[in-house]
Amino acid sequence: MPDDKSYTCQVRALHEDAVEAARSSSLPDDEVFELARLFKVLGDPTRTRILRALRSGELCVCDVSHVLGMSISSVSHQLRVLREHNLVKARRDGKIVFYTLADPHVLDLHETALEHVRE
Amino acid sequence: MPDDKSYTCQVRALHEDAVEAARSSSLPDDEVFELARLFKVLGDPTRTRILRALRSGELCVCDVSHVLGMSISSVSHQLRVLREHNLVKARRDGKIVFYTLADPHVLDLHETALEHVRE
DNA sequence: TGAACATTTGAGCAATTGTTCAAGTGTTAA
DNA sequence: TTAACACTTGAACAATTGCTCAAATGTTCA
Repeated sequence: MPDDKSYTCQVRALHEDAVEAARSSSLPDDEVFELARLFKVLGDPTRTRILRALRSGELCVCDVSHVLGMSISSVSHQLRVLREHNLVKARRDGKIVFYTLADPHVLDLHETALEHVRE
Repeated sequence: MPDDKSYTCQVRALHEDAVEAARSSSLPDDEVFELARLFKVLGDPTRTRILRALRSGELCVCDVSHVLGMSISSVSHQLRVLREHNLVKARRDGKIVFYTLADPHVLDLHETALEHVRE
């Protein structure tokens, strides 16, 4: 953040009160990052479809790959992302690994977002 | 999607019923993409902070740049992204462009997500 | 008209992302 | 032990992202 003239506006066109109001009601940095991080994970069509698929119950990696029509490998990669962000849980039964939603509550975000998307 | 052996699971380890259930309850493609697109826009810390800042009322680009401590240019770039996705509205008053939330309802997503983030 | 200034825009760049391919792991059963 | 197979992982790659810098717009006012 350079501090020269080009960086920001020059005169009193800046609205001190509004800036102060915005500043004082802002979220802590770590919450901003967590928030953005969660939305970022949700912001991919493949991961969206995986979460939707898991709504109806647990599926193995192979099942998910069939539902999505995508390779086992790419599904597994995305399941890992979802797992690392605690959106899904894995359970192994023999050779097969079953995935479930870690917290179905997260899909409330889908509902609210769908309302917005559908106008 | 190659159809050879390596692509997918081989035998009946696949759970037909579960796959069918997941398939039949899945969202239309366009809704999946709209959903992911919305979350993707929300999934950046800078944009998150801009939306939070606008909660307290309209701000000009320069105000936002001060609140965030970022360059006018990068703020303007991000405001454009938010504008293109109809999350904020711009109104020009002389030299100054004021931004507001296009639909404060979208911030319901922040509330729900914050609950999840805060455990 | 020309200077000042808030904002936008485009090019350029490093960093991140999502996929594929190939190799690796872990489990079962012959 | 070995083969089969569900799944994971790492490297490689193109595509996308968010920033900076510099130049361009649009508006006001002398």
